[in-house]
Amino acid sequence: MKSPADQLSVLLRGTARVLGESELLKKLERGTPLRAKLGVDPTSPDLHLGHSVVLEKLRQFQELGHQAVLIIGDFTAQIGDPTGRSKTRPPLSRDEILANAQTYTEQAFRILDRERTEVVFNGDWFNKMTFSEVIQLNARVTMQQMLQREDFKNRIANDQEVRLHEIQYPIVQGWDSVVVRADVELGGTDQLFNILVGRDLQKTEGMEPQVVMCLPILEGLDGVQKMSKSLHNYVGITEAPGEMFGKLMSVSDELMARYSVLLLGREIDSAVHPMESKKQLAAALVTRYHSAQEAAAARENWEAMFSRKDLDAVELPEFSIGTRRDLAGVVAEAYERAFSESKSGSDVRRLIQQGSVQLDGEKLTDPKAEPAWTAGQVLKLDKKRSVRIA
RNA sequence: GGGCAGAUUCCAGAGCGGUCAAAUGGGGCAGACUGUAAAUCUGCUGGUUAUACCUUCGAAGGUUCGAAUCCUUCUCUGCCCA
Repeated sequence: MKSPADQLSVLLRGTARVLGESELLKKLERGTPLRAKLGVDPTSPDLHLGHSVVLEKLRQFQELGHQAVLIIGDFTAQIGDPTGRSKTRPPLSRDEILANAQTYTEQAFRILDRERTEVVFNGDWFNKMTFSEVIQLNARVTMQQMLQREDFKNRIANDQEVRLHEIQYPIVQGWDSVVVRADVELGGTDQLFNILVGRDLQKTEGMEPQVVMCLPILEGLDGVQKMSKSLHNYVGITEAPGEMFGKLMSVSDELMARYSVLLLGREIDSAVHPMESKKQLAAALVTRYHSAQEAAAARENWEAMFSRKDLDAVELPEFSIGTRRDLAGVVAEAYERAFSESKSGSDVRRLIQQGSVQLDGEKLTDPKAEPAWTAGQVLKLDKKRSVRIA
């Protein structure tokens, strides 16, 4: 068992902001396992690298012998976290929430230690509250406190709506901390306000307030907005090795440096060529979520495809010509069947006319053409996707 | 409850009777260049059985040869007053 001071330095590593550092040390010195809370909104089922930053930190707590408390916000999801939103979130149905929660926890255990994780649903206590209890809860917080939130302030300044249920969100999340007797709450830096409300509520309940631990927000593949499923800029932790490798390779050099620090905890070596660094980053992450062998294979495949452009050596999805034999039809079906992407006829026409489609290296620009399809030909759909004709 | 403003294609935001599938910017996609990087340049960005047709401008009706644009009602939002 590490000394409290050593534990503290491990736990502080990589955090963006910690409020109550000395309190944390005191808690550690007591020697009893801490209860580290993480609240998750089961609004989308798949976990991605953005979630992994805070989950990895939670695992560090576990490795040091502490207890993780994972709160599934089945109740809060019905409200919708207003954080960072300029618009009200659409609420989710009960069934969607439960299904999401299921996959969410399964995926979270790829990172967390199941044995040291307590999973609770906050609907368990909120659904039992009476209206008068709700009112009393609300009485503990002032309007002014809630309106200090940056996003609410902005919306008000821009004459956009803020609904009352959204103002309840931080209170509800904060109450979770009281219920689970959290010693520390983890979250992204955007959760600072919400976590602080939990701290205040614990104080009003006469509890020792939780320590606030904020982790940096991971940018998505675009390098600008935060990684999120709805923005389609994410790398899911369950994605196939090839997908994961490829997505990471498409990232900008600046973002690569961020990812390396936030996900691997190490700086990029500036003596190494950026592309090589990026390959190493991609391989390290594929190794983390799959295996070293699969990482090596993903790298080899990627190099064959994009560096050597040796498509014969690459594993490509097989595609057998369906009923349509014209180029537009074949391309549309290839997207659909090999990549589960539906493209409209107009989209396909555009792609073809703009020179995106190649057959064995020959550009084809006539959507109506009917090439003599033969097995083994490589049909390139766009820069990143090709299929082999079966 | 009263007064005012507003709801436009992914987003922001023009349009205010025909020349509107709708300016411009952002985003996205594709091409060139490249390291599947950045930057830059170019094109595209509702749909289709595609030199035409169909469905779109909060909803439903109406006026008109013709409506995103005018009228009526409704729904929603913001601001001000109470």
